[in-house]
Amino acid sequence: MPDFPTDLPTQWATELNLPVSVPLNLEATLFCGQAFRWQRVSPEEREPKVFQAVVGGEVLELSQQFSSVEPHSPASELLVRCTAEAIGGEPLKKFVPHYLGLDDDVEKIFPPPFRSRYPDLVAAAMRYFGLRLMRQAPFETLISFMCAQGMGIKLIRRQVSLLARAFGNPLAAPPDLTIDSPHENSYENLNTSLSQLPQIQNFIAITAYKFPTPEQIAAAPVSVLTGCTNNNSIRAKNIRRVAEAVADGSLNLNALLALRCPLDEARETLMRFSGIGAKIADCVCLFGLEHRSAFPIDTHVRQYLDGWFGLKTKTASLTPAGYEALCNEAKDVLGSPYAGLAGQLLFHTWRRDVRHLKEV
DNA sequence: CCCCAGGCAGCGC
DNA sequence: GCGCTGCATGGG
Repeated sequence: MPDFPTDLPTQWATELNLPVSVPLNLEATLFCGQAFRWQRVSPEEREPKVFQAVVGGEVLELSQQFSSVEPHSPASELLVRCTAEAIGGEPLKKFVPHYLGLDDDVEKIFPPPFRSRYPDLVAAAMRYFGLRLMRQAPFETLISFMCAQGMGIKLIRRQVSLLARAFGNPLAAPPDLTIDSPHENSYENLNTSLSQLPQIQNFIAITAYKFPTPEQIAAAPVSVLTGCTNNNSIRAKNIRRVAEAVADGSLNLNALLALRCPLDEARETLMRFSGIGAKIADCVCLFGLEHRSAFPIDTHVRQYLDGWFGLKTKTASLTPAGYEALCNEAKDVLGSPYAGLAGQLLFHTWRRDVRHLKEV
């Protein structure tokens, strides 16, 4: 078991207690596969659990203190620490609840007809009640899910860490932890760092580097980028092309936010790029662009749609038309105003309690 | 050795 | 529109 430092980064600019009056399952929210840079930094079994990530270019730390013994009691308190006082111009008191998606009404995830039809399933999913849809940085979400095709979540996390390490700006490092070559993004050290990654990825790669800007990835040599993308050069080239488009303004992610743009238009825009299909576009829309009705279908979702609801597809492989059809059928069965959140909750339940996948 | 992982594009039919 | 294949690698 790794030796966890007690207080990782530098000085905190802000520490605050944030009362939370709605259900929140912080651990499930951070580790249900929608975010890849969050890390638990407290020792195993220690309560409260402490989590860190680089968010908005700053280190954000969250831990949840419950005000009652009930594990999912609506009343809880978040201990928030950050290396800045605000993120994206917003004070943390406003930013954190918005970032964690606490404004969604989780009581409405499963409407009464669904509850009465699938009582056992709903009961099982309630174990993760309070799982939320986060509002993550669009570009980071986009690149992260482009790394996701045919990979396990563990491998996705590694790719995202490598990208940050190779191309992102380093944050101020804690004095007792030495990072090899934190001063510059030294490409020539990447191969050695690959072998050291099992050791360093526990925290350094997660909390010591900002996620690269579009400009940084657009300027990256494809060969080095390939080293970060599981040695898949096609994926590296696709990622570079997308980063170039964001950097030169031809792809404006902010214009695709749910407030400004319907879901169909956002996913069509994303799917014009090589390397982005329906599933990845839906993930970006759901986790990075606030499209609450997006419903990504991956191999796990396909499995539970079949196993729990009997929704099968005629074809072995999920064709574009088959994807859209299955998507609509799933939304019909759920009948939920929060289809995306319902899907994510079921995704997590399937992986944890049916497939028994512990690793995130 | 096998198969599977938060898939997608390019091809032949 | 459908189905097969390449892409890469770690883990069960």
